[in-house]
Amino acid sequence: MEIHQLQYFIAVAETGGFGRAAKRCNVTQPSLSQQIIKLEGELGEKLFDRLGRSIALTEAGHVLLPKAKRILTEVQGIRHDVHNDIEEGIGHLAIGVIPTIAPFILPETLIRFKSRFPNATLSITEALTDDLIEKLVGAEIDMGIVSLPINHKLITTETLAAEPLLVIAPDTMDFKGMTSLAVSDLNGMPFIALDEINCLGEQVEAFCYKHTVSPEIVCRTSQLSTVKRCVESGLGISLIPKMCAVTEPKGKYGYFSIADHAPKRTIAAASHSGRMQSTLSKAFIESVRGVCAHILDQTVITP
Amino acid sequence: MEIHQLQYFIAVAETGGFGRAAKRCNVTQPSLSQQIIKLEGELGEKLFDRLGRSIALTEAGHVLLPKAKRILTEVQGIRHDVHNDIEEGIGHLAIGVIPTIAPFILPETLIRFKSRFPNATLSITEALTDDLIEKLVGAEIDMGIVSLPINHKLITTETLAAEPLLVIAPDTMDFKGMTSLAVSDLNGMPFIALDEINCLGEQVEAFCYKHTVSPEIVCRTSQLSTVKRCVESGLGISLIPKMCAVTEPKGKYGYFSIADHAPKRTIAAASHSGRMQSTLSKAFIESVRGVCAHILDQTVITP
DNA sequence: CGGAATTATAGTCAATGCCTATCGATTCGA
DNA sequence: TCGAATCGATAGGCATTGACTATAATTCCG
Repeated sequence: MEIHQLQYFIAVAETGGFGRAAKRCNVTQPSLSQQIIKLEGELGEKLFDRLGRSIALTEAGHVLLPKAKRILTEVQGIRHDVHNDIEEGIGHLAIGVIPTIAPFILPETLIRFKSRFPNATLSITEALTDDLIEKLVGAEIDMGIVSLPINHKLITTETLAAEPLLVIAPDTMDFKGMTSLAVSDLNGMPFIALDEINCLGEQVEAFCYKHTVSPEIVCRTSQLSTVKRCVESGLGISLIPKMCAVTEPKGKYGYFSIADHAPKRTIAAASHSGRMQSTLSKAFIESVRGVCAHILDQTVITP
Repeated sequence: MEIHQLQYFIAVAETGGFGRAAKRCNVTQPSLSQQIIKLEGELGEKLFDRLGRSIALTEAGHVLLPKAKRILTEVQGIRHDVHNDIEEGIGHLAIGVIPTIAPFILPETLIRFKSRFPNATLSITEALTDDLIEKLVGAEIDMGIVSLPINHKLITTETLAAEPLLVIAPDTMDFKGMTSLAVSDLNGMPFIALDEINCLGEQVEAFCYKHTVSPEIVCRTSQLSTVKRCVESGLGISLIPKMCAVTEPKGKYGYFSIADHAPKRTIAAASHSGRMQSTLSKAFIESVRGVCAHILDQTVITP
């Protein structure tokens, strides 16, 4: 059974004749006749009673007609639907975000995205960079919000923001009154380190190594919020991303930038290089970019 | 867009690979690849991201998949539906019945038919024989319940019952006590005639002519029920079909059969000889046959 | 009965779907 | 890191089939 056969059948039923139907379908009458005969053969039922001058639907024809029309309508609709649904943002998007970004940008990003694409569904995965890369490669998620660098031949990245890392120090320490520090000021300071399974942990480590400063690590935690609690209780200082400083209520600590070699991380969208970015993907990226810009525009440096 | 292309598309989406899909569809992988490429070209969108080992649906693919599945399901269902719907009596039947039969058999027939085919819809037309023939030829109705003979090259008939015509005479007349009459008894009797536009009117006329009896026509009416009223009021006698005698409450008149040359009419189903009889048609015919047999089995002759 | 209209049949042709063979790319294990 | 394996794309030949022209057969109408 082929689509054009159903088309011919409907034309015959509606025009009441093979010849007229053939004209409507832009084929010759014998071609159309053959296809109708073929369709009848396949269904095992005659579809029309060929009366002399006109034709009449048989019982089987009466059954087939509405079904055939329905199918044709749906087939006709597919071409448009494929484009329209995409334009109208109907679809699903699976996103992954690393833990040192997720809590700070997701709330605002989801609000923006949902208001722009109310018909889209989202699923969010929070996982470490390596996990996200694996899921990206396996097409389990469509996009990851990560921190550069990402080195994987199948992954392409698009930079979304450059984010400063700020020194966070308890009020009890004597940075008070300073607005910026030098890298060397970190030397020997008690330091709350983020676990190295987080890329941010690695990056801070690398930063210190590069600038040959050796803070004294007094604690390792796995979450940024824990880092903050530790700092707040006076255990030591740390380096945290600016978005973490901005989006949480201020406690008993101050933020300071490093003047001479400002540390930063680069936030990027990572995706499978072999996969097309969907409209929703691109829109989500722009949402994140906007949220990052908005958040990072704020100032939190202790006066 | 062709049905087999949608089939291939679904197979690829579900098996996660062109090769596996080809195996499932019993074609070679290149054939399937080409059809997918063709479908993508027609839709103007790629449907799959070809990653090295596996494939992933694109946005367009995600949109298409449920629609394609739906269409395939419907197409698959057509073959069965065409047969099942017929067997299950889903459909429509347009029936025509002549006025001298309709009121006596329709109520019971409709009850029987509807209980057997609750999902069928019926439309009933009551019209004179010539009208019915015209409608049959024009395929406006599927079947007519008429009285023979029917002479039209495009119409075939199937006899359903032979029905006696009975003499109906008012109680005030002196047939009382007789159970059967001779044809000659009609001679000169006051007679209520049915209008000749009804075939029954013609038939009665023909009967009288054939047996050279000449009742005196005192009245012409267009309906059998009027004939009865006239007889009841003592205007004269008449000849009416047995079913008319059976199915209405008895009044102030008696029924008598003619012994020597019993008049009768033949009830038949008429249909277009070029059209297949639908299951519903055949079933309706059997219903009528049963109802006729049941009605004509009763006895109404005045004792 | 003849002419117009309608469908079916016959024969040819071209399009197209399918096949085999092969290539190119990627993945995975040794 | 290199070969074997897997997978999709490409190329070319073949066969199916849908479409066309011409024509026959039938019906309908004047």
